[in-house]
Order: sequence, then structure tokens, then C-alpha cells
Amino acid sequence: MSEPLSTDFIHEIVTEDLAAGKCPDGVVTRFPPEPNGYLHLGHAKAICVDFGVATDFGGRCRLRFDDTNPTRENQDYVDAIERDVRWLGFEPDAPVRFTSDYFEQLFQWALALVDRGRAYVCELSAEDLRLHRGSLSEPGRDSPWRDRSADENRRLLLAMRAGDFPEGSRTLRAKIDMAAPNLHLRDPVMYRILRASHHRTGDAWSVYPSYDWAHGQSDAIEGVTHSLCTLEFEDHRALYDWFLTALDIERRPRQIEFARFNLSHSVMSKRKLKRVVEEGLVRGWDDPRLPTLAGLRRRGCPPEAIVSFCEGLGVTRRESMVELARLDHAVRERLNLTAPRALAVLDPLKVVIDNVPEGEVRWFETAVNPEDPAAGMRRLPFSREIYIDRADFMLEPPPKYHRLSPGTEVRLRSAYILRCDHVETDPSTGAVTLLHGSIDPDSSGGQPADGRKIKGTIHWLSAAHALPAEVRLYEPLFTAADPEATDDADLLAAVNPESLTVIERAWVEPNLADAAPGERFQFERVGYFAVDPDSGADGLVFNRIVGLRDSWSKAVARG
RNA sequence: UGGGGGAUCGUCUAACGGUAGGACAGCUGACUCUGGAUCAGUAGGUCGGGGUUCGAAUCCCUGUCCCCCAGCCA
Repeated sequence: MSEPLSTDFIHEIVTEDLAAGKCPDGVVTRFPPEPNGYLHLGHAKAICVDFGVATDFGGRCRLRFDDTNPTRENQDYVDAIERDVRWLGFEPDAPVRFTSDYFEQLFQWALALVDRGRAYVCELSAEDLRLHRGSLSEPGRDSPWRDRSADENRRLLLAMRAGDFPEGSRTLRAKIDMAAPNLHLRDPVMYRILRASHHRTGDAWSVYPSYDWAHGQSDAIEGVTHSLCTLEFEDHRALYDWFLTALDIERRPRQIEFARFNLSHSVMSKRKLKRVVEEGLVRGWDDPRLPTLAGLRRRGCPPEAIVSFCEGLGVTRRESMVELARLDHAVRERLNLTAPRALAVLDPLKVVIDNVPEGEVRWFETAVNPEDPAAGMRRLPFSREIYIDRADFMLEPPPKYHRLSPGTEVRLRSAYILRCDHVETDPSTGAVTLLHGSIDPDSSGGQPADGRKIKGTIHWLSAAHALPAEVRLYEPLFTAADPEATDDADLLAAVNPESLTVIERAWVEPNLADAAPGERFQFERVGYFAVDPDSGADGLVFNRIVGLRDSWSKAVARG
């Protein structure tokens, strides 16, 4: 608490509430996902806000599953969501809660409202109910069932619970005002009859509470002080407050809304996400190109980077389009400090070093991570035949090209200075097929004895020691900056056809032989990569998390 | 159209009547055994129009644009 608190408007409100003595038992918040889908970056921000506010004020944050709709929810999602929250690094105040834990209390409260004449059983069909609601500009009309006696309503509500009526035939509605300009106040539905088995309560219920009826009361039951949610619930706040008042609830939670964000070149709406998965545009909910937490995890994004990204976004009531570069930056910032380095050649070109005897192996020591001396050293084998990346050689180099070309020198990272002596090309295509070169024997470790400056340093691998690996390169899933704004019909056309490039046979240094799924590395001069769970007996599979910044290719692109 | 919200560098975000600042992205340069990292520098903004004030991003009036709401989803 000695650290300066964030200055966003939610922190200001909570500070005021605390000063006014409104939270005698401390600040309590909650993250309330519906277990009907996978968490994504948007949820990550909500999680950071919910947990962050609680932590900043020395309070608690709970994880509560808003499981009021058994037709769309299931235990698999519950497990996946809880795993994702913990993976991000947050520890919910035990135990994990469920709105379904409060079904009985909620029902008793509904009965109380019925008795007070504040709720009634309505027999309008879904269609008729819609017709009675009016429109944006016209008031609604009262339901013909609006003025039943409290006794009759109680009897009917109990019968609804008992399962005496068919699904959809009746609802319990709050009796508020069918002419209210806020549509949510036009006698909203509190209970609907659903003949569905619930993942926790089984077949115990045949009526299920609506979000509006359940949410605020669940907050109240749990002693939540600040119920943080996104902007689209703003109009619901009047109803949230109406229920608390109608029930005479004393310790009132306060709903505060903040803005979601959009990520450029990405989609986060549940519907569009579902679409790209179901249309087979990606390989599943954990596809590394998706902004789902499962996808980001598989891609190799460290959770700390995701949290740092979210925290850097700020909390406001303004809609925003966050550039993907922001996420990339957070990932690089984290990985630069923590990822062990490795040499990997994605597009190999063989070089025979004529002044190194066949069969001889020389070993070089180099840092695991120059940014982290504590990470120690690693050993690299060097021999007569090596691979370098094709991009590091040019027959006719442009100005300022610091890499290898006929007759020039370059440093092989941590090993020797190499000169290119001879180039073999395919006579029919002109393509370079093999290089011959020689090393400066007085440059062992990479430092020439005469102190001459070598501008370029490239990565390499001893051909005899290199490990084959599959490498998957990812680009944004969408070419359009704002695919969320495209029509569903055009969504497929907005997909980037080159979002995935698979390199079947790349080479990595032998130290990676035992790398386990999830481990992250920086392939020097190339980017950050993580071991994919597809790795196995057939070999290693790497996902590119994000490339390194590359001012050379930018310069080339500029011309 | 009724109601509820929102407009500050390209992007995100500060400034709460007193010098419009930071971050990301961009550009320059320095340094470098990663053309990475790091460091230094640079460019770039208050939605429009009125008004109040010594002074307005901030207060008032007015206009414009954008988002959300007509599920027995959350």
C-alpha cells in the first residue's frame, strides 16, 4: 500500500468510498465469467482490473462463475477458465464461487418480491413479450398478467419451480415500469423455465435466474463492495440498484463500468472467435494465432507479459483500438530478460570451411543470456561444415550490407571470423547452392587477433551437430486492422492467407535436445520461440512468439 | 427516433481553471560479437463554433461524429 496507487477513475471512486467508511470489511471485487467459452485478452484485462483494484487496496477478489444458463454452460469451461486465471498469476480468494450456489437464496428473495407485489408471473410468449416491450422510441404495454394477486403469483412461481409448466410458458417478471425510457426497466424477466440439466445443480431446478436478477444479489451475498464490469452493462445499473433497493439490502455493492478494448488485426467477440474456429480457419481454440489465453499460452506468450500489457492499457470509459505492436512490445520486454538464447537456422545454406579439418570438432562457450549473467554459459560445437541462413549471404550485396558476400568477412557468433572464398550455384537457376570459405584461425571465440573491426555477426550451426526441428511462423490472423468491424459475410475474406508458415525442416542447436513444451528461447537475430506441445518422438516443434525488431529489413523496405 | 455513454499526438493514456506530459509505433544518431538490447535526440495532438475568465483540454452554450440498449444470453 506504500506504492502510489493508479490514478484511474475506479481507484478514485474506491478511495472515496473507503474514506466515506463504506467498506468496513475492506474492498471486495469479483471476476464473474460465464463458463460458456474460453477466456481471451479482453478477459485478461478484466481480470487485471478486478484483481488489481482489490490488491491495491489490500482487499480480496473472488472468482465467481456466472452459471445461470445451463443450456450453454459446462464444467469443461469452468476448468479451463480457472486454469487460465491461475496461469495469469492470480490467486482467487478461496473458495471459487458459483452463482448456482445461491439459487435457493435467490428464489427465496424472489418470493419476497412477489409477496411485496414487486414481481409477477407472466404468461406472455417470448414473441408477445417482445411485442409488449415497445421500442426505442415507444413505451411498452403492460402484460395482461401484471396485476395478479400476490397469493396467485406465489402459487404460480412455486409451481414453476416444481416443474408444473412447459419450458418457455411462463416467466417471473419484476414489476417496474413498462414506459421506462431505459428498456431494462420494462418489467425485466427474473426467472425463465428451462428444462436443462445444470452442470452443478443437475435437475434440481426447472427455473433459472436471469443475469440481471442473479448478478447484483450474488454480489450482495458475497459482500462484494465494487462490482466492476464493462460498458455495455451501464444501462443495467439502474436495474442492479432497483433490485438491491426492493430487497432492502443494506450492504450495497456498487457497479462501476469501464471500457473494453479491441486489438488491431484480431477479433475478440465471442461470436467471431467461434466463427474462425468452427470454419477451420485456425486449428482450434488454442491456435497460437488467436487472442485466447489458451492460444497465447500455446504460442509461448509469458503470462507476465500479458499482465504488463493489460496494465499498460489503463482504465477508462473510452473505446479503443490497441495496436498489436503493444502486445509484441510487452512480450519482447519480458522475454529479452528471461529467455535463454539459442542458435537456429531457419533457411539453411551450407558452408564448407576449407581450412578446418574434416572430423574435427571445436567447442565454444557463450552466454545463455547476455542480459542475465546468472543464467550461466552454454557450449556450442563447431566443425568443417556449417549452416548459415540464406538471408545472411548475398552474391551482390547492397550498400551497408554487413553480412556475407563473395570475398568479404563476417563473424560467426561466438566462434570465428569467416571469409567467403567461393560460391557454387545451380547452373540452370543461378541459385546459390553451397559456399566455400575459410576461418581466421586467430579469431577464436569471435575476436580477431589484430583487432580489425568486423561489422556483421551471423548465426550458424555445425551441420553434423544441428538438430532438425519444425518451426511455425505466425503473422496476424487478419490483414484488416479492424476485422471486428467487418460483416460476418466478409470475415473470411479478411483473413490473412499467410498467417501461418510452416518450416518443416529448420535446424536448432544441440543444447535444445531436451527442451520441454512451453519452454521459451530467443533464436538469436531471429525472434522468440516456444516449444509446441506437438513436439515428441518425431522431433521438436517451435512456435514463433514474436520476431526480434529488425531495423535492417525496415531499411531495405524503405529502399 | 427514447435512454445511457464517449471524443486529447498514428495508437493507448495523463493533465481535475495555471508551461498539453508519458508510453507504443515512426524517424536521427551513439554503442554493440544478436542490424537485438541499451542510450540520446526528433517529429506529432485537445472534434467544430461561440461564450465565461488575466488564463480553458478542463466551466457554460451549441453543433458534429462514434459506441451501447428493443434475448426467456451474459
